Amino acid sequence: MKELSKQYDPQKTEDDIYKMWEDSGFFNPDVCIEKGITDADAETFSIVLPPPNVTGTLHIGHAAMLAIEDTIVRFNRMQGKRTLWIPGTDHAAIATQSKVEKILKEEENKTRYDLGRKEFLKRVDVFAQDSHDTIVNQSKKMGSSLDWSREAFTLDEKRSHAVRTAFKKMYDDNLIYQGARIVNWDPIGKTTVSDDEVIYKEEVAKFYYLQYGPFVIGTSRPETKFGDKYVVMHPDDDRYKEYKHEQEIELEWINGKITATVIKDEAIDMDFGSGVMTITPWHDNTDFDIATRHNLDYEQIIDFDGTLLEIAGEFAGQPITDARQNIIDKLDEKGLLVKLEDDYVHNIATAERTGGTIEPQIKKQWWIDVNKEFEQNGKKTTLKILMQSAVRDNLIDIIPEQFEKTYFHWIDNLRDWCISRQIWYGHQIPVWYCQNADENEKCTQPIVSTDDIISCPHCDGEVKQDPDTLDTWFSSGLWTFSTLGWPEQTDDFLTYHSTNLLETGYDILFFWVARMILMTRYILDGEVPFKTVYLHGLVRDEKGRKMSKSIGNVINPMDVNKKYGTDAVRLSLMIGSTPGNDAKMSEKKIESYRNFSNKLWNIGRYITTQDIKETSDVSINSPADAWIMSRLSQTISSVTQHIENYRLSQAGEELRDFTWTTFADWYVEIHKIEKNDTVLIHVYKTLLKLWHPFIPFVTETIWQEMFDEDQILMVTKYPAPQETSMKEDVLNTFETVKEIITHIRNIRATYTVPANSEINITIITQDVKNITTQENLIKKLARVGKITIQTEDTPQTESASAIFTDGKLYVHLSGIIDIEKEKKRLEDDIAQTEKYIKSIQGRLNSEQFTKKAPENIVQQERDNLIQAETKVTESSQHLENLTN
RNA sequence: GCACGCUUAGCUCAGUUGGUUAGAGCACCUCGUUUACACCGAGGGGGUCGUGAGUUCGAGUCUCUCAGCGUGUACCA
Repeated sequence: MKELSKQYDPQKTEDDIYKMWEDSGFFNPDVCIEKGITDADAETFSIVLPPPNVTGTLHIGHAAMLAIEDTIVRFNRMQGKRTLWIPGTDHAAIATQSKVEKILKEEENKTRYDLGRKEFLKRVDVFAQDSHDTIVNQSKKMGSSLDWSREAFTLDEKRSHAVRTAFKKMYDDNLIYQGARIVNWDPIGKTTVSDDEVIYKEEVAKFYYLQYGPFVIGTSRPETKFGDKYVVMHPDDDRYKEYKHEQEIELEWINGKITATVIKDEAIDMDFGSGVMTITPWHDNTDFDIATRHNLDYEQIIDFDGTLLEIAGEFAGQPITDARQNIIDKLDEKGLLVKLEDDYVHNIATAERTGGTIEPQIKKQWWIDVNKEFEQNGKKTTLKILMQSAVRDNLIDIIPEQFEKTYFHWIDNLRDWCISRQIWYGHQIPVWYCQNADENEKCTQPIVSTDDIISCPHCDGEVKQDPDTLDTWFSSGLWTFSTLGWPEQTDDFLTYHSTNLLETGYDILFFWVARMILMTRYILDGEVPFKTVYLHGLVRDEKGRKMSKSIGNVINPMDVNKKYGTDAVRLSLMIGSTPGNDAKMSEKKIESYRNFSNKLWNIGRYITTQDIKETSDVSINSPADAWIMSRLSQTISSVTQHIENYRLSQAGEELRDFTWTTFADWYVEIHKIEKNDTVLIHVYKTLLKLWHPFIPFVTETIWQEMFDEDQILMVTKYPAPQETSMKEDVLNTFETVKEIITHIRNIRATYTVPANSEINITIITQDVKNITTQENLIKKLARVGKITIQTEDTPQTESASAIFTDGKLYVHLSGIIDIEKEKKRLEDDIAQTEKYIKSIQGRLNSEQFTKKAPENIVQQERDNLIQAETKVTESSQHLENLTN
């Protein structure tokens, strides 16, 4: 066995280790089968990487995602499953485009219009490629065992084909339609955004009460009021009984006299303001609905660039912010301003990406109809129903469960999905319009096609493609199967779909997860994209704030990887955080896991300095051996179960506990006396395998440097629990001896005042056979040279001894005990135990308990009682001995 | 407003279907520093599990109330 170097230096080895894995080809399940690592007919485990946006670099949240997924993937691969983890990146249409636009503005003071569509897209491609390369490199640094040979991009050729195929299928089924409706218009990005891309921010604004003929209306947006010629009130509102539905009223308004029409509608809240409002159907959803119900006129007031249109008369061309005050000034002059409140708190809608204030507008867009009935597998259904039933019928489990409720709540309020965007970067909508539509009736229909259309199929005339692009989530929605080659029925697609798991942040449950379910169930005839959704939380700073550049609290994963090692970072992101909950991250936490990697390394170092021969045999010679083997077996089965149920934190914690406090602190110490090399090596090798999914670098490094194995650790078989043949009472003996040792050490460490008294510690054991071994052990571990243990054959020394009689082990200590402190400890201990005894007795005396509680619980309590009583008796005996 | 969470040791959090005297890491205190490891070892203190009630033989765990915090979502002119 080769000796390990003094310290583990992750920076020196990580890149080489990753390269070795990559060169081995084992990230690719086909290679695993070819090389006999995996059986061809093995169960599959497939998962897609949520493709990071090509907008720059990875952040700590990505690092967490990669760590969690890699751990699960490595675990499954080692379990012998045919395991596939597909990498990729997302073109992230609007996010990427606005990033490039920003750079363009800063560096060249140009807009995308200055460059033109073609040239601009070239720039975006260069930027995206650059980001992509960074992201791939960073993913490798994290140790991700992704199958790079299958890498995909949401905007590459294959995915484009999938997108067009999906679009055409939906269009042909009338699930995609074109319609003029209210959209969320972002005047900065000059595009529509979906409901989910709108962020509401609280704002304090002015609220105006205006005289509108005989009514007083309230508004916070006077600039929209020009076109208001309908005044609406609740049909049951007695205050306005005298006014009839569709009654016309002449009144003085901003730019002179107008004729207003009274409308009665139940959407009006009688208690809000004056209970009367005027409506602006072009720029408000509720108003639009009212107008649609009563078949009223619409008129656009605000232009798409955020300035007022001709209808505003003298205010035309002014931006909203200026116009608002000017209009109020004029209304005030005319005596129409009744009252002004300046502490009106409301939410304003802003665009997620650009920060622009959303202006609702009516615009012709492409929509996906979520409520339209269609037939699937002989049953009538809708997209909404497909989304609901996937989770309701347990085709998909969401972890943690509470998000299932959130999911249903979202679907209940779901409206049609606006999928067209007025931006350039993305999948251009696969629809062409014939330029001769006016002349030829046949040519008025849009042409939807999966291939580019060069000329009109009816008249051979010129065609133009719809200039809009698709919402980025349209292509992401196809991700689980577009990455596997769909619409072609490839081997990959047939083998690996549905995928087993989707692991992603809860913040994109609606954006992405829900859309994937919608798309997959529709396109693949009810099939689900994945069987389990695991939602992780956000990674926050140590104070619980979001990490942001402006606060300066960003932890860059690459920096800390370099400083503490990738494994430490991975562990700190996985242990101590549970699905769905945000995790706080700090360098201190990473540091503590760096210490752990070092511990694992040093156990190996101890082994390599011991002149041990490598062997695969395991011989159990002592209770200590049996004990560690049995504890190992317990740990394996528990850890395996935890990982299978995606409780990674729990699994990691138990492994750490076993490694540190059981194996390193006890068994390795014991080995210094007993020298059973076979068990030591077996446990250590097993631990390396158990740890490998979590901390692949340090484990593989140790494996490579220490041992002379044929197989790399990454593809070794995951350990299975093993029954030990040792009897339970032998194991108990060891636990007992362990307790004695702890107790002796405790006394020595805690009590320092010299006294010439003796103390007896009585421990009950059932097995005396291995006492000689334990004698040395206690001696060594107590690290008190003077202590010896006396059995029937060994003589007593002058300062300390232990004696076995009547199945009891008496340990005598002398010379180092503070009697007063020891007395107090015993007294406290007795008092506490007596209290405990009382509570058990109370329970056992109650008939309800003995009758209704299960038998094993009752028996357990009886045992507890006996144990506690024994403890009191013995402690009292010690106390008496001390007092005399 | 509606929905969903969270509240357990000084801090960060575990606690699977209700069942021994509620756990870990960090921090703190004491002692130790020994050829695997000071990126160390041994030990200790510290919690009426947010409040109040209920169900139960038994509640950190289930139900309800209230309070504080957070997230999502809707919105009113």
